[in-house]
Amino acid sequence: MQRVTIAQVADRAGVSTATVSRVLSGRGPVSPGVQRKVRRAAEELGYQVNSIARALRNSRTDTVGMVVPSISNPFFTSLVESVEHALGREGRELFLCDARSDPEIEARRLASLVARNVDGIIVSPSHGTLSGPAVQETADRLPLVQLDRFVGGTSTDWVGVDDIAAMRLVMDHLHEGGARSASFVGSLLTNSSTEQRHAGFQRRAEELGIGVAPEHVLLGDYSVDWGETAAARLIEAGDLPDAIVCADDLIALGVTRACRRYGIDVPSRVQVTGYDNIEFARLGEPALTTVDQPRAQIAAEAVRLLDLASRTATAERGPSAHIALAPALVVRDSTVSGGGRG
Amino acid sequence: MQRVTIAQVADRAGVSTATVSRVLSGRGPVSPGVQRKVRRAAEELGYQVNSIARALRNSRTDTVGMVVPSISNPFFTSLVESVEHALGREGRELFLCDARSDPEIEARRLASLVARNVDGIIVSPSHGTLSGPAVQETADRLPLVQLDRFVGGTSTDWVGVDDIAAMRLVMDHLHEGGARSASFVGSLLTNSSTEQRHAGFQRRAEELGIGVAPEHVLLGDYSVDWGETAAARLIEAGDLPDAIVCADDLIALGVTRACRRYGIDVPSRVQVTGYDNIEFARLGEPALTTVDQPRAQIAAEAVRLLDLASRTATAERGPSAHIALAPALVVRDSTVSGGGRG
DNA sequence: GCCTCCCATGTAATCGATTGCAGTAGAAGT
DNA sequence: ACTTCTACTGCAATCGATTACATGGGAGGC
Repeated sequence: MQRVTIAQVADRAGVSTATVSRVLSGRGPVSPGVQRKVRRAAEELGYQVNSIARALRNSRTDTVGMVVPSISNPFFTSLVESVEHALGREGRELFLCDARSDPEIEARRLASLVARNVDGIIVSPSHGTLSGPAVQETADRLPLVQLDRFVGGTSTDWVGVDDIAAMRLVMDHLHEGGARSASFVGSLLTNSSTEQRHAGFQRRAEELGIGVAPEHVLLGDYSVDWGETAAARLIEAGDLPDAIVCADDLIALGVTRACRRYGIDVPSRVQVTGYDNIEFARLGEPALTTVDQPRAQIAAEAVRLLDLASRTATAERGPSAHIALAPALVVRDSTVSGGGRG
Repeated sequence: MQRVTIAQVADRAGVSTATVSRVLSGRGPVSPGVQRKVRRAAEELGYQVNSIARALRNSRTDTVGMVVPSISNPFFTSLVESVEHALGREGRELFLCDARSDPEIEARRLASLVARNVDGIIVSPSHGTLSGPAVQETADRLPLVQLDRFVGGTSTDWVGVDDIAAMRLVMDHLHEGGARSASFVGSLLTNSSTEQRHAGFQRRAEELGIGVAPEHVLLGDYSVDWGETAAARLIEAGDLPDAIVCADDLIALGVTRACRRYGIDVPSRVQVTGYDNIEFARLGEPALTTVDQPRAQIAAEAVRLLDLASRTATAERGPSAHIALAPALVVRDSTVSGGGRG
């Protein structure tokens, strides 16, 4: 049950540990005969490198840490999948952490990742301001890229989509579908996603002359339950707007569910939009019109930035990259398309 | 940017590295004055342990590895959440790996976890037979618990629910609701979950006199798409049974979606059941009747078994534990309850 | 036949934290 | 005052892999 070490392989092959290392890592000149002997010995003993020892020596772990607000949110799990895919087959592993939308837990996770010597960190900060110190402190110690969300007061690389542009697409589409008044349902404005989306919503609504009553901006959290609650509130208040714009798909699913419960037809009575295009968005009743984020591309960029940063000393780095990719509108059945009934 | 080491702290505090280590780990007697000096020095330098070095020395990483077939399946992500929770606040971290339902990728992940010296592994094997060698080999090297699914030809601990009992609950409920014929939609019989659930289904159907035509057993994979395809096939064939029993909720969601598309009413024309009770099960139209697995308990047992195994030498261990917890039926709107219309 | 040069291999230092053993000083006992 | 603890503290080995440097031997050149 003892783990096999390089020394045992060396013994068996009748060579030194240095030679074994050279053979197994493919570095350094070793005669073919010795190579064969070493490989045989390693094979027979079932040798596997101890990557802890290797990591200590090389100060590289071939490990990337990722911290997301919640892995039960399908959007984030799909991002995780994309990142894993982007890391490729080069033997790099992903250390996944769930911050439970709590900046304190998040800070602990980040510290733990630093202690574990990950080569880089990809984080989607839970909170728009409270996540700041921990993220910045971590970024000072090793390569870090913020994904999707970002936190104020930090200067790190960031990759995500242009939320403002996305909201322009959404609002234009709703307007075309005849919406003249709208409501916004999001989480509290404590993270950049909701913040940006809300800002984009307000701006374009104004430009298009779509009315937004102050009491029609409802902020809770990213969950189906909150969407349901918020929609019920709107419906029971009696002045349902023409459209309900949601900050993510979970909320939108809750909204359409409430509408179904109250017998409010979507989209003829009220149009509803989501954001993220999670798998379940198309399964809703009706299927959700939503904003699709180019996850694969986002993930690829994030990994690229991380690699870039690893190659450069922390101190030597120039200004941080801020990459906003273009989102796409996915039109389904929860909005009025084409003719525009209104 | 250099990481602060224990030696630097020792220098600054004017003591030896041994003393610093003793202070910081709280082991060994150190005079109060020195303690204060060391703590101050560590604080000022922003010292953080290098857990790689610590792991090498202690051959413990305070890390648990977890391998699941797919993290985009909400059931597995909720299991992951439960395990993370069960690991508690003791500074233990979870190394999460997605096997993409591919035994080969799974084997690579397991090997990588072993190389990374995790203290234990929790795995839900992707394949009922092909996953065997890798799982067994890994279990020979370190503590391993199989979760939910298990693989034949291995002797490791396992925790999950009693699928046979669960299916008994499902079938009894459907029978009470008037079902006299039923269909089973699952994944290929290449993993224990489907296998067991199918077996339980067949057995109880027979006992209750519920008819199951051979062509009404449809096997594909765990996805909404497959559920939709399978249901469409049943509907178009023209002899829809009284009930469709699905091996998981994703499939069931696909089935109800197809029914909606074809104008088949659930549950009056056909009853539908899922399995797992994922969050979206209650959001379906209609909300799904399904089997709830006691995840928190499953996770807690798994962690307990792992801890137990760590305390015992691999060779010294007795027979492996096989813990089947009791599942519960969650009745919602996709089945006929109470009176039993028929 | 002798001297270079280079290829193959070994020796030992290194990464950073932990810990068994040894040594020291001060207190307590007689 | 001398012994005997004991409470601290330091030295150095250790975990396993990597690698700079040292070494040895054979090939080729003169």
